[in-house]
Amino acid sequence: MASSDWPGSLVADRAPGSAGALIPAIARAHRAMGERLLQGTGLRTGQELVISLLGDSPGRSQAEITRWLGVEPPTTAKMLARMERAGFVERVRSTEDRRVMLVTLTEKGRSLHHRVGELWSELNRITTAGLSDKDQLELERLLLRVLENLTPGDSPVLE
Amino acid sequence: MASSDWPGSLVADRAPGSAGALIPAIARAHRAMGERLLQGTGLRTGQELVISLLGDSPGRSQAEITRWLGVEPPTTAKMLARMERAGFVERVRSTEDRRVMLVTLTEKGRSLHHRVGELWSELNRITTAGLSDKDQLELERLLLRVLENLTPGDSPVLE
DNA sequence: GAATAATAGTAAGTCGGCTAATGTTTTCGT
DNA sequence: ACGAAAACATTAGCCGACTTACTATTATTC
Repeated sequence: MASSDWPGSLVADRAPGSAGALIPAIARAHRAMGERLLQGTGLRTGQELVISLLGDSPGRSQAEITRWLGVEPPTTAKMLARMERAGFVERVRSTEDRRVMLVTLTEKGRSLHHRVGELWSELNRITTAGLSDKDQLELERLLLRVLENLTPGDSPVLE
Repeated sequence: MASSDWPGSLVADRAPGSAGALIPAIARAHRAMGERLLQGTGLRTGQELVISLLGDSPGRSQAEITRWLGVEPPTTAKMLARMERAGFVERVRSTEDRRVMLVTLTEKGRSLHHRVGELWSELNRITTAGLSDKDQLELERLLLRVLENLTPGDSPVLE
């Protein structure tokens, strides 16, 4: 009774094509699981991506980070401000182009790089647990298609 | 150049099992599309679910709505407070059990019920565009499994 | 070279979502 | 019956995300 009355209500009702109703639920669960795994690191969900990116290629501008995350500039600005306040990153104005803020990991941030990679793999493992390799590929294929469906205008003219 | 440098960065890197990286991206895109479709109604994403539920079965308590949405109580409380302020719902204290707040649609809210159903179908149509019926079922199956993977403890002991 | 456009970042305000803490009212167990 | 436990709702505060301004800088273009 407790396992199927939940977003099941949504799912059960509209028989075909109910995949859409699952998306917000999965997103919440995925975020919650990520948050759980990140406990102890001091990071919040989403920030681990910044650690990962800057760990691999330091000194990126906020604009680059923004594009890489696929979010809007204010989202990045706020997150980085918090991460700076928490001591994970440092931001310095570029001397070449005084509009840009170059972001680098602090020692504290750098020390989390490896752990973040592990946790990320762990999250992926949990997410796709019980799915065969074939299922995983199938899932990726379908999700990519869904993502394309939901981001019109993001695709350039050709290709 | 613009289509593959985006969460593609995440996807391309970690070859197998990268489905997890797609989830937040899809969730954002799905929400954005929903927001777009809801334009003109005055509703924000998530609120349409309340309209839909209360339209089908009026006079539910916030706790019921909370369980149905699958979120935490404060989320529901805040959302309903906004929806009440916007004139979509009304909340009255139950006389039978004075702890509960019974929520009903106002005329304004009720007038959106049908439209919300249409928009919801439309969103589902957009989301699964280009997928065969078989693919849609496959996607649902995989997503349900992922949801189960990500919500441990949500499942009772048996079944 | 000066006016204009494009780019980088910030500020303010809104919303969905969460946790933790609090207050009320029922319900339950002894 | 009475005190403890459970259930309903709210408040406060945080984070990620978005839109809509707005500032500062660099590029363009006439």
